[in-house]
Amino acid sequence: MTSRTIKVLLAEDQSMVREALAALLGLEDDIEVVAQVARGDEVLTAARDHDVDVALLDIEMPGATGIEAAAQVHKELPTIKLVVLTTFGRPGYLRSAMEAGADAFLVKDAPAAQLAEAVRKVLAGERVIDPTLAAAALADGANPLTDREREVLRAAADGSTNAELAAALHLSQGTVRNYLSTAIQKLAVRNRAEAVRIAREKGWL
Amino acid sequence: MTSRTIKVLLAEDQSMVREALAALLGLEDDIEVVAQVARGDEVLTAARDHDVDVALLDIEMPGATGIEAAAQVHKELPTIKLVVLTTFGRPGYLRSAMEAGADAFLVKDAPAAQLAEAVRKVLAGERVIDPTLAAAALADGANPLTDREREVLRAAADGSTNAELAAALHLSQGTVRNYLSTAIQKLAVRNRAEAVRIAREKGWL
DNA sequence: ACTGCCGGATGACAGATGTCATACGTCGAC
DNA sequence: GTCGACGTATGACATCTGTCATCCGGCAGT
Repeated sequence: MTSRTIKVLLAEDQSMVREALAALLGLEDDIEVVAQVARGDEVLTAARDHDVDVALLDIEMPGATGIEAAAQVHKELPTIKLVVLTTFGRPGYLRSAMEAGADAFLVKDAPAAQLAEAVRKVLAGERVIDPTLAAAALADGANPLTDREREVLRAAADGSTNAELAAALHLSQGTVRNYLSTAIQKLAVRNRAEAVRIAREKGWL
Repeated sequence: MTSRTIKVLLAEDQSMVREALAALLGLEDDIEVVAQVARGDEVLTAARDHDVDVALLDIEMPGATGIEAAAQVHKELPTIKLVVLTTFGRPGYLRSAMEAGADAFLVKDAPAAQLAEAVRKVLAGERVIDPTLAAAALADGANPLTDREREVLRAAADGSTNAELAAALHLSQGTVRNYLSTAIQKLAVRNRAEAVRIAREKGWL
């Protein structure tokens, strides 16, 4: 397997970016993009159908996030190496990606050369992560929110009122307020809007 | 000028995406990327220094938005054709881009082939806009918010409290609430969080 | 000169939100 | 088998937010 080309699956929802990344990887002699998908929930089947060495997964995708897709592939096809790619350098994303079995974590504002580099490195068994981001992830610690707090906060993110949240989540209004209150305190902020913002920034939402 | 290659300036903050787009355009025989910048406020000088035919501008950039950059270039170097590229198909963005003198407006989830197409078309004097988005822009009408309302809403977007907004904008708390109240009514929503969300979606923020 | 809109402000009021104490059942850890 | 964490709920309370009426000065249009 020394001289075979590396077969890459590319998952990214924005066509223009996806095809541009494919063009970029296509410039490398030892890399071949054998499949492209635009949705997280198409990654697993594409991976099964195409004898893939490395899957390159964007996080923000419809259907399923790249992290969810990574977890699926890691479970079913553990020999496939996983590179997670994202616009947002959120510490919590890095943590979840690693827990999902990712071998590399790249942010899109890193130099393009790192992409092909990462593909080669993960195939050689190395792990590739941004040291700055790794430090931030460790400094932040784990997500302090419970499942329910996170759900409520996520639902509250669009500006829904307590009554709407209660109805949507089958909870009492008081309970909704309790969850939001504890989330607000855990994140050390003053209202739900700030809580949403901070949780998003950290990648905890 | 029939057979000369088209000289393109590429402005996009995410290195990986920028270089990938450059690779994509580089595959076209008649197109050459002669300059790349990562900030909106570097577009004008780069355009002056490089004898550019077409500038390809992402909207979301540090320093200045692609729309602001487009306006600057349109004013100083009106012969340069302007293609505005964005992740978000927000009707208000299209409107502002057109007002800034843009010749084409593309969203990043359009097929990659449209990029080179658009470059050629604008150079031929055509305008390129997504018809769906154009319809949405016309249906939405113009931004109904006044300058002040927009400023206050933008400042409120991070979850700041009325007191903080008042201090930051040198207004009384009551005035802040009045502006937010009128914004909320104009956008036909129920609270500031929804107002922020809707204004963002429309590209009015 | 008048009208209307904008920026700015006040005060009063109703309703939404955030806090706190308290309670109960379930479940996993020790 | 007890303890702690979690999910869920209630009631009371203080504060924040959103609405409304009303006011003022400036400035653009007619």
